Amino acid sequence: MKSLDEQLKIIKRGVVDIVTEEDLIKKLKRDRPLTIKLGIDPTAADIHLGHTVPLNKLRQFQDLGHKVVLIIGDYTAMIGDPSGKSSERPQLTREKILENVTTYSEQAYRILDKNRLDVVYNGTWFDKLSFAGTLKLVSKFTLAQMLEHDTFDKRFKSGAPLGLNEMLYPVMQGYDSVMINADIEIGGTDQRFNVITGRFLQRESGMEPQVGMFTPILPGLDGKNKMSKSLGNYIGLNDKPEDMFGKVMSIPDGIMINYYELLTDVDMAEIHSMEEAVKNGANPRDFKKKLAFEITKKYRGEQEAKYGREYFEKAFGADKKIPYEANVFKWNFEKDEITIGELLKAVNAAASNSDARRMVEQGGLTINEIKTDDFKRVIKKSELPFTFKAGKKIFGTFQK
RNA sequence: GGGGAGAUUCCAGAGUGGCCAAAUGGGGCAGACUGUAAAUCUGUUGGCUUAUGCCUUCGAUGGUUCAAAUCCAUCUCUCCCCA
Repeated sequence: MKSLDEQLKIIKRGVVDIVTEEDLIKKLKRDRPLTIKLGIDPTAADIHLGHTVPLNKLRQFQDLGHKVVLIIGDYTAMIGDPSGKSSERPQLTREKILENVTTYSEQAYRILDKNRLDVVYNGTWFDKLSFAGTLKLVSKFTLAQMLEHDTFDKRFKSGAPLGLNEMLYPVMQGYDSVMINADIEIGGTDQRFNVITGRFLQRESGMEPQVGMFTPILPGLDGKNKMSKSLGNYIGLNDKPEDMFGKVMSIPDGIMINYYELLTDVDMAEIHSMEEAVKNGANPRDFKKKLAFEITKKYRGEQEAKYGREYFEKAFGADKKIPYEANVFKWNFEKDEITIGELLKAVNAAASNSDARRMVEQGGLTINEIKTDDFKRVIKKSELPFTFKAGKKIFGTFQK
């Protein structure tokens, strides 16, 4: 095992808060493998980079010789974590949840070391918890205590709905920690309340409380909101390499360093020197390219990352040569001529004819490199093959 | 159990009988400028092969009216106050 200082240096990278650092050091000093917990809500099947932040942290713990327990919250997912949510969330069926888990784990294993990993469903214990047991558990808490959770407090004060089941969420998550005797729980900063509830419950059960380690919430492509599927500002692990690369390139400069720290293994010293360089006038674009490459490589492999880079440079680089051939579409229409509306809908550039019309009339469409702003134009099958570009990002070629 | 307030387009939020497909802001999309960055500016933002046209939409259903997001009835949901 590495020395305490070495461990701390690795562990603390990208972590914004530790509750408490003294407790952490105390545990590490014992020089035996710790149990690190991460709870997963299998509410969405696909993982995006935002999810990888705590997963990366887990991996670091694994590499240091600690044991990771991934808790699949099949029960908690039936409620849905209310943290940061301004309204109630739809409840998922149990089947849907189990279905999500499969897809989820496939992706999570790209980050975690399967050999040092336990995966447990919290249904394992919640299935057995009787109503009497539940009452006993719940009786440890008061309403005032729950209202310390900012999300609850805000909802309560603003008059938004606040379900009793939602208030049970942190309690359940805390109970998970008791059941697996967690030493450390990893989570985003939005997990603070839930993790601290775990500490409380462990203490109540006569256990040594877990340490909470909080990773920042990763901003999405817009640079403002947290990365999430519902906001559409995410980079998915299953995104095509060219998309992954391109999406990274489109993040605001301001969050680039952030991404480096949280999403790559690039040495902190190097990251800081890049930060310096940018301050002194270097073009952030070049560092962003490296970032895009690192990230794509991590999840898609080196070959794919190279492809993503090439694609990007062709499409948006200095001597722009849009790689129309990279996106090939077949003439799958039942007829020999189609309207522009049909074309744009077929390639997902427009949601409706009206939408398509707007785009065309505003000069967003190019066919065979020629701007086409006549919405009434008809495209004949005999014109194949032809290239098109709709807006900045959607382009391709139609072939027979 | 009693009393009160409210539900509007992706979101926030105006609108209280016709001028309402519905102000304004945000977000989205397109264009200019660029580094697929930021900032800024312009246009656009329910659907329909653009139409001084039609259709769908202001929680749901039914009604009044030449005309309803707006009035009435019932219902559903939410919040507040009292118990």
